[in-house]
Amino acid sequence: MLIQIEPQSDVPIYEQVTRQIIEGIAKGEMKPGDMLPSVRNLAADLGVNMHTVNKSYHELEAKGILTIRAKSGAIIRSAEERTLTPEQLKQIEKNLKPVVAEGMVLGATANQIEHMMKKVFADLQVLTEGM
Amino acid sequence: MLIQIEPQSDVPIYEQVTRQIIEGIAKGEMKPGDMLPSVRNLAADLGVNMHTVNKSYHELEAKGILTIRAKSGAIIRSAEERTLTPEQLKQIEKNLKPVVAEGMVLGATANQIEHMMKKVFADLQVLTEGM
DNA sequence: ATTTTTGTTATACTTAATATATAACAAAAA
DNA sequence: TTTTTGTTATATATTAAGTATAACAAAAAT
Repeated sequence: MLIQIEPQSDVPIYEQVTRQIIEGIAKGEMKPGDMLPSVRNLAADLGVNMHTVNKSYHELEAKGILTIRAKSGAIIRSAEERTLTPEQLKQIEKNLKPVVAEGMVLGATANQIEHMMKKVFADLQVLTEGM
Repeated sequence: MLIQIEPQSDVPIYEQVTRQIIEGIAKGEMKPGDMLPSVRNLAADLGVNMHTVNKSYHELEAKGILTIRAKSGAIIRSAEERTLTPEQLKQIEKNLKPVVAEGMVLGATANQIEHMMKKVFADLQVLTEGM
């Protein structure tokens, strides 16, 4: 799985790492049970500090996506281990809201945003039959 | 229009102001042509510094949502004045992607995310007939 | 059993972002 | 003419982000 960092971005490095790992899992490039590279190895690959990657892994653990086994490594949790809580659903909705609102105010129609959603799903290789 | 600041939030105050103004416009609580309160007045209302509100207004101007007339005030641009550029569409898609990906990885189905989208639209009073 | 690798913890430092405080300026509006 | 407005400038404090380095103890590999 390829992770690319944009040093100039307004998105913090640890957040870029977090997002790209999530995308990698969504795309099936990484599967539940898979081990992530060690924080030292990934940091060396990306040319960033160990603690930056470590922060990302812990963010992913807080989101319930990883399990970090102390002094051993980080494993991607399976969908069975993950319980989509009502709180998480609310959080997703909370994240969705400002993006959609900005799109609407900028002049995008509901259908255009709908279309963008499907493009994102397609990029993540998610089946959208019958939607 | 009511704006409420959460001082404890991880979202910066100026960003909270920006988002809530965008939501207000999306909901129709503020219409194109309307003048926003002066940076000093809004800052006093919210109990924050003048420059914090000023930063938010300039962020909104950079997004193409406001026009700031020097030493006069800020006006909400009309949809006609706003041209939804391909760059803006790409930006919206770019904003949408991590939110959707996280939802998927957490175990939400495409239909669940679809449903959340409609809830957000409903909250913003957007017509979604025939979608 | 020993060596290597691992996440963890701690300390120190730098830079940038966020937010406030205060003041002055010049143009617009009242 | 006075008040209000965004603008600009300076200064300060706090927090976030990122790096650097080191040491520790447990896990894994040899």
